[in-house]
Amino acid sequence: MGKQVKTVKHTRDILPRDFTTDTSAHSHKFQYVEKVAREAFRLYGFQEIRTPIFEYTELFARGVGEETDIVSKEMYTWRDLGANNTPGAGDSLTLRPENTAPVIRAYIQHQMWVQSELVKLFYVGPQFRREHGRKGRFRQFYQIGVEIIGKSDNPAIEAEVIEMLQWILTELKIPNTSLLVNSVGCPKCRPEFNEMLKREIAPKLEQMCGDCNHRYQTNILRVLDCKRDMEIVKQLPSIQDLLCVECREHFAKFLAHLDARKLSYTVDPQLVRGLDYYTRTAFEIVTTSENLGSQNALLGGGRYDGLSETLGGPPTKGFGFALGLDRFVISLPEDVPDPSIPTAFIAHLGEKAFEYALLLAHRLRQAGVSCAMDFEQRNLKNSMKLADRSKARYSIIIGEEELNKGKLVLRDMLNREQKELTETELVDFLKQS
RNA sequence: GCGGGCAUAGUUCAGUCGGUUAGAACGCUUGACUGUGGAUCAAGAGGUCACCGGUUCAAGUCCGGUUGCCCGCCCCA
Repeated sequence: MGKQVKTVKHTRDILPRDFTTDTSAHSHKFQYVEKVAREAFRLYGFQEIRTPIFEYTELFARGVGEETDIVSKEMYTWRDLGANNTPGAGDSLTLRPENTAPVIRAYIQHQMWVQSELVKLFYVGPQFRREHGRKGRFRQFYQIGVEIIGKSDNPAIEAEVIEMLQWILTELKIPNTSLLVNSVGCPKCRPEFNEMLKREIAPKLEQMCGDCNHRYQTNILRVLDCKRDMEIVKQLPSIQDLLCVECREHFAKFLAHLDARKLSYTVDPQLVRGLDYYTRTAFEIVTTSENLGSQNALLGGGRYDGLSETLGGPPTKGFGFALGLDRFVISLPEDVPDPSIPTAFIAHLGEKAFEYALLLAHRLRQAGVSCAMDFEQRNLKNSMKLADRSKARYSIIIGEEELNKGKLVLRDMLNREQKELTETELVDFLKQS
């Protein structure tokens, strides 16, 4: 083999189980999480939106914030062809690094508020950030998310979303998770808090890390989740103590709604969100299992009441979350359903049986029964080996004997019981199973 | 972007002090068993020892560089 072209650095293939031992890259697990999530969205009344994977760069610059790391150094951005197909002379475009801004853009562009006071949308798809390598981080990664956009900022909306997430976690049997909640204030009280932070931090700045010094200038709130200066951060005032009356009430109601649903949580005053658009309620669900290392946040979200205005839309309330599919899959138990496992495997012996098997496969599939077979002439032993490996519950044996008798042998691979059936009986039986 | 580690079969890894034709396990193909899977045994296929250069009579092994991957920091989901 010559020099091979491989996946781009920090990207990967999500593969069928047979082709990799890396269980966190098995495509059926991604499928399963998506299936469960879609079922949750059906129960809770969300509709799907699919936005383009690239947008005008301006959308993210305005929506996510110029000073965030995502926008300042992690976006895949290029110039479109300009007039006369001139390279580099066109608009600045960007592969989406997150999906909230595009959804709000769509909300505004299609004036969704006209049709509905409260729009509940979900999305599933790849996002792109120029990551630099660490466990569970990929330049193309997958997110499932939800946005509730409209007139209401009722905290019951927030609690309901978290209830739904709990349903998903339970359904997926993801153990050892905990819910962290906080309020990051609003445009009314956060500036005050930021000022207070600045005053408190200023004298300590010299003892703090370079990043914190940078954040001091650009996004002071983020100093709170610095992992290096934890000792200093602990001494800082809590945003919980400085919320305005409205924010305080909102947060109290949110917690009451959680209590009413018997959802347990931890208030973490250090929890802030990395993106500029968040206001009031912020939350994360983290795993306490070891296998994610420091990538312990399975999902995060919060309220973003000002985002629509920032993007040129009407005053609108918004709340949502995004979950990292790649991380979810790591936390998944091993035995998730794999739809690629066929119901039956057809073992055929001899040329005539092969011809028959092809038609039988066709008729089984027409009847909605998944089946597999191979196209080589093998002895029965090797065919059964393939049947075994396919993990099919049943195998169907066709040879000269069966063709002469007009009956097929159906073998239950679990208890090794066999019976002879006509084709009609066999198809009916497999249809029911 | 910064720091550390690693790179040998499809996979996980041995490979001593630099020394003949590079090994094991698992997996794969086939057979023992002519029509019955998971067990056992046997045989077989499968390698540019990441790449480029250097040292040497001799390099998978030592040195330098490159690339890739992993782990941490940062950031985020």
